[in-house]
Amino acid sequence: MATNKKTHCAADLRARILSQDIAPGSDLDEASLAEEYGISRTPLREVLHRLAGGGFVRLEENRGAKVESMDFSTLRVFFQTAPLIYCSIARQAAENRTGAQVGALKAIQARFAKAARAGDATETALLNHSFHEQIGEMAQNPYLLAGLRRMLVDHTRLSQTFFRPQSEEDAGRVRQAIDQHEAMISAIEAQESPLAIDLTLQHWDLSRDQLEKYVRPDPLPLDVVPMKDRRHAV
Amino acid sequence: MATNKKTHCAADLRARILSQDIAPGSDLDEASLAEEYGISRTPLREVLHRLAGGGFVRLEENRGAKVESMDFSTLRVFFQTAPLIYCSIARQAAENRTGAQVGALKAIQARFAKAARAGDATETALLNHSFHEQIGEMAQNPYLLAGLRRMLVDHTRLSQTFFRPQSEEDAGRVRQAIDQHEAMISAIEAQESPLAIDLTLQHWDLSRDQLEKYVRPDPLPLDVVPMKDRRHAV
DNA sequence: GAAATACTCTTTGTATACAATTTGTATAGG
DNA sequence: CCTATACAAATTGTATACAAAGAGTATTTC
Repeated sequence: MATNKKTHCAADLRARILSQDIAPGSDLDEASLAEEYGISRTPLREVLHRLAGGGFVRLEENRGAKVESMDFSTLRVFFQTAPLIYCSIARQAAENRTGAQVGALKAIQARFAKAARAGDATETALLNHSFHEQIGEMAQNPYLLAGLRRMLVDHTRLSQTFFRPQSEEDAGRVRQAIDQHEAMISAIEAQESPLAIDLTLQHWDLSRDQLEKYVRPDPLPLDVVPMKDRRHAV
Repeated sequence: MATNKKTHCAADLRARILSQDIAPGSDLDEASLAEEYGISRTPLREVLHRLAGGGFVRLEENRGAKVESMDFSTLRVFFQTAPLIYCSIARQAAENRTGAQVGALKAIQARFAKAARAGDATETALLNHSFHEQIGEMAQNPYLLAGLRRMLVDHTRLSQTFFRPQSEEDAGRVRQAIDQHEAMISAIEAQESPLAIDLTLQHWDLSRDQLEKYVRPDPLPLDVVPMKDRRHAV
């Protein structure tokens, strides 16, 4: 159906932005995107407006849509605000969740764990996004949810490397994240909000440490060319 | 210009929703609105999508746009979340504000005070909205700002009666709100965040008391017909 | 008389053509 | 050689016509 193509377009663009397949700050050309998704420019523009509403892209008068950028000040505020929003959401999710919502959360977690164990980094990051967005919906707080959604856009984009472990140590951290999700589900299901907050903080600490490594990676080795090869240098 | 008409349309619809000139839950007809604002349906739909992104309206597939409703559960969450968001915003506004932003805030406050003293309730409520949104921008925190914006949509709609005082006592409260704004500006300008938070809480307490009266007004008098007329009743 | 179905009318969704704005480029002048 | 201006190309914004979906109404059938 026509609507199906539009929905697919919106979902796909969202996924491509979250996975940094389309880089922050990129220009989005209406004509080429419309052709790519097999729809005309009119519905494509409506998709772009929807994405703008969700904080994925920024629309500028007469100069099209750009993927929302992540500059240095954004990052600072991100680290500053994340604990407040995540914990407030966790508390209310534990207080207000319905049974059906817990079921949905478990379903997402199952797919998340499977993708993580299969090593599908992109899919894992997107399902991690869904997991936390679902907790956001369980809080039943539209005001905090709006902030959480903005936060998850940046968090998911930043966490790409987290789910693409380069060492056994990294892989261990991914497994730890899976376990923390399980614990969070239990706390929310049992409506133990203090525990849910505590687990959320632990989960954030794990994520934060990895994000900081991504933002401020180990410096390149100073001896670019190994010593033994140096005699060949000019 | 054509763009001007579109901008005016968006701003006017926003104002009409905030002032409850268009009631929560109302259906918005594309054709009639497009004609009313002298634009075609294409740009009007984009305006509706923008308003949807800001939490003003809700779009439903194949059944148009409705003004976001305010049910009972919304209200409960509103009172629960307002202090957290307002105070977090106030703190960061005091920490991060620029000089130009303080100037803009003072300009809004001048117009706000003038409208309030002139008794223009609708204009006062809209400028009160602008005042708090400006503080939100000064916090330079896009995550909290998204939540604040959602909150202000409901707050402004609820506070319509606050700025339409029915007694000298009510008028005094409006004057008190003006003074509190002035104090908040000073605290933010001086970057005294603890004071800004304290003043914000006081301002919220004033607003909350009035809102609660609006939500749960005094019950109608039990003796509907005055005693002396009762002998005429059936 | 009630229920189901088909039909019409209203409203929303999409495509395409056209207008307006911006951006890049070439040329003329200093 | 640099700058400014005019022109050309590309891209975004708008209007209109048409398609599709939903709601309401009338008619038919049991």
